[in-house]
Amino acid sequence: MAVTGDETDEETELAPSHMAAATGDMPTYQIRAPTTALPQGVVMAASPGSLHNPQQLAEEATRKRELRLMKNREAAKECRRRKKEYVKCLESRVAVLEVQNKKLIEELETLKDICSPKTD
DNA sequence: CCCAGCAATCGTCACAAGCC
DNA sequence: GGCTTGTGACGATTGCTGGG
Repeated sequence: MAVTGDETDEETELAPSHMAAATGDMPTYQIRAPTTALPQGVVMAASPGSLHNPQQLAEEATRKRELRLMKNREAAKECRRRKKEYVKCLESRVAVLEVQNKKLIEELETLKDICSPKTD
């Protein structure tokens, strides 16, 4: 298996584009980076017009496939990184809301105590 | 020490959606 | 319409852990 160990973190409020359809309340987390730079080792092919024999066509097909696999590999990594970030955001939001909820419940109990008629 | 079970991570494929 | 990109699904791999 190929070994890659480069994971980086960022702090952004993110929501998946089509996952959000389920809840409908989160902003999209799609932040498309401009894809101008090719990964290292990627060599641009000759223009299609310059391909003659089947050998060249096969090589071109292979090169295209490898390029696609490499891009998809990177896209998958990025996708997972964003999803992880999104889940982190949701979890911290849950934590905040739980604290908030607890405080409101306590406040409600206090108010109930104040407002309830004395029975003795 | 070995092994099974588990979670995390990865690469790939298939497909939908958007762009030109 | 073909191409590109994002992402869910799937299988493979790896590292960890508890039990025998």
